Amino acid sequence: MNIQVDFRSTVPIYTQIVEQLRQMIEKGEIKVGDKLPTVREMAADLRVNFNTVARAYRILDESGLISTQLGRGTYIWEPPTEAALKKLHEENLESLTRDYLREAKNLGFKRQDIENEIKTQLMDRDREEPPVD
Amino acid sequence: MNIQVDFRSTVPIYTQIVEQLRQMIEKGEIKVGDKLPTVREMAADLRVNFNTVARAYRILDESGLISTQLGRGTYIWEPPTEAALKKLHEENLESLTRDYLREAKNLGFKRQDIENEIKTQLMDRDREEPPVD
DNA sequence: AATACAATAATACAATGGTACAATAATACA
DNA sequence: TGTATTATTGTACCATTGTATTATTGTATT
Repeated sequence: MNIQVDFRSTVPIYTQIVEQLRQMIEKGEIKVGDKLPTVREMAADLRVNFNTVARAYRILDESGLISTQLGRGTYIWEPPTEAALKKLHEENLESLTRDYLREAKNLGFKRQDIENEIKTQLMDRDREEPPVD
Repeated sequence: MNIQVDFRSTVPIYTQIVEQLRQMIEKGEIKVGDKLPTVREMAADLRVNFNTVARAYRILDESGLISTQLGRGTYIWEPPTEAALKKLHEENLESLTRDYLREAKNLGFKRQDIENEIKTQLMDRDREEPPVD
């Protein structure tokens, strides 16, 4: 279940778990029917309280990606529909971006700083990989 | 945790705490993995506000000596290596952005996707904290 | 005296942990 | 097979922890 948490990050642990599971699902590393570790198992693995894992599971449950069942465990739910996959994909970018902005803000950078840096680096990237159009 | 503060000193209390903790770490009186008192515990000890202790902890955190973790506590961390210190200092907007863009690209997102998402989230943030102009 | 600024305090808040609990599964035994 | 018992699982609630924001205090400068 190779999940890594960074205790020093400003990104909450439960968010780190959610994001990594989302990506694993999108990449197909975990499939429909698979059983996830119990909240206590994963918590022991990551050295966190099991409530923290439970919170991550609940968030994924609420978005319909997994199914947590009292007394039974947690499972990957139905094969994500095309629409669900698309949404999952979008959510991955959303949370990645949110984390990025969070860190940047934490370092004291302002909106304009960020916009400029993004523009600059995206231009650099275009040299290697020009826009398709 | 024998820390002494001199309220009459012109040296700010948070600085006194930082300096004494630095020395204790250097002398090996507290070791990697050790848990420091909570900000409230030490504050009660020293008869100061816990924000003052929190400020000291934050400074030590930023210099890589300890790790303060919301909801978990504060721990002595690995003495930062040369490389770690370098990374700590280069943890600027440029490298943060580079990491972010690499991840996004790795997840299959295109330039335009990223620009849009950044714009969207920065706009969301503006509702709370409007641009200065 | 007035003002500005840094240090400290007060308060509200979000993340994580601790504990008790209810639902389900697993096991033992008749 | 059926049922009682125990273990395991996620849930709910609240305490604890550090963080963020704002107000207050003290001190220096003019």
